Amino acid sequence: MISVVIYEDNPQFREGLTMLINGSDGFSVLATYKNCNNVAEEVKKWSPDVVLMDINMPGTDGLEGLKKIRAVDAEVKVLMLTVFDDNKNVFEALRNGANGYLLKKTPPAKLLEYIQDATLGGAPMTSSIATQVLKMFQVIPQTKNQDYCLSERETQVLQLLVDGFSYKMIAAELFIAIDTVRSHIKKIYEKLHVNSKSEAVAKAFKDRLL
Amino acid sequence: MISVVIYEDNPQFREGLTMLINGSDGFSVLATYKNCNNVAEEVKKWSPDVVLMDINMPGTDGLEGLKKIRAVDAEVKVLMLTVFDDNKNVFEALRNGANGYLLKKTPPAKLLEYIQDATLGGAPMTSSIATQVLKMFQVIPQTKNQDYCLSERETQVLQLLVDGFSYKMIAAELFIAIDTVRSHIKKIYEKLHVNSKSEAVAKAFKDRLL
DNA sequence: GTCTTTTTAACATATTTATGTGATTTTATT
DNA sequence: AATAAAATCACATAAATATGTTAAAAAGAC
Repeated sequence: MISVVIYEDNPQFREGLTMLINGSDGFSVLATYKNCNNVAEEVKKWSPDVVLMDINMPGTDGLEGLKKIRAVDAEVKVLMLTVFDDNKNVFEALRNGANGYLLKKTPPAKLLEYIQDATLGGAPMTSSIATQVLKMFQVIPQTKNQDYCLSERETQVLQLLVDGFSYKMIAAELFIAIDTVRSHIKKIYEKLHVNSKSEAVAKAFKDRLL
Repeated sequence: MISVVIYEDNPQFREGLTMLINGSDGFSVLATYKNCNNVAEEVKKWSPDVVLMDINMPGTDGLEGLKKIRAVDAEVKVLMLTVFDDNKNVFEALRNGANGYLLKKTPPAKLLEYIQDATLGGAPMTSSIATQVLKMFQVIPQTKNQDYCLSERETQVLQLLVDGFSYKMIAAELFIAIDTVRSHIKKIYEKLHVNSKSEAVAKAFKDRLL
């Protein structure tokens, strides 16, 4: 038996969900709430398998609710419900440990399937949400891995610069003379086309050199 | 009619897939290949709606194949097939514009559903893959947005430092005296708990201050 | 064995940066 | 009006950095 707690401010949708779930074999609604104001205690009290959490609610909204749940319980499966696939909310919800993200227009049969999926360790999401997630992947980590052909030693020195070491400290760290450090750094600047320490550091981050 | 081209080195699985898809109403296999060596020309030639692409193949593997496809065609839907949900491959495939990621053990009915889903703009993935994707979200972008309470001007100065400006250049840029720049930077260092320009720059990147 | 690159190092010097100590003016907040 | 925070500027000085020139081992490639 899969136990569910529902957070949803719209009474009709809340009732509809409850009837659907309670009317299905193997599913049971333990409680429903119209806001997340006391979500931490409520989830602790009922220990449901799955929480259905509306995103848009007056008072504490679904995202805040999710955070509060995760602060006290890392195990319970939380499925976010939303009308629109709002990019920012999707991202934030997934970042904060939501187990899935469903549009409210999901057909009832699918919804039950998704709930079950979540209890089995899956991460159900409607395909439009999944599409958004993929887009985030494509945008975020551009591997513009330009290669400046830094030698091993140069890479090492650059790493220390990034870590905030002064020339003197680098020399001590690598057991070489400070003038040697200068030599390396001069070469690094040439290769990176910069002429100051902070530019080199910035470039190391921007171009993910380390 | 949804047209499909298959890349799969295992003859049995290739045949099985072909029969399944050809035997289903509204689906048709245009061609099958056992490696990706000429994937660019082949995809151009057939212009399929969907490409089913095995990840592990001798010669050009599926990931390389995907890149080659995306180099010439941004529209065709590419679904990756794999035996295991290998974290690294999933990430790389999604980064390179895969439209979905399926385990080979996906039941036939689901597979057809997923193919259709892809043509409709969805991003089908088996739930175990989706779970991995969620985990990536939770790990990667820690918004450790510690707030160091930099003032507006300080933020501005820090930005210029990150952009490689010297004190003199900052003064010119902001129409203030170089001693004022010093003042601001001194304050910035206090707030960030650093004591050099490059440390400040590094911290700006690490903590996403700008 | 020669050539190239890398790593090492020294010396010199102009510029930049870091740090300290004040102080005045603006801008918000109460 | 009083207070606090932010922004402005000045003077001084030690330390660090950037730049140039030069050169000798060491390691790898051909």
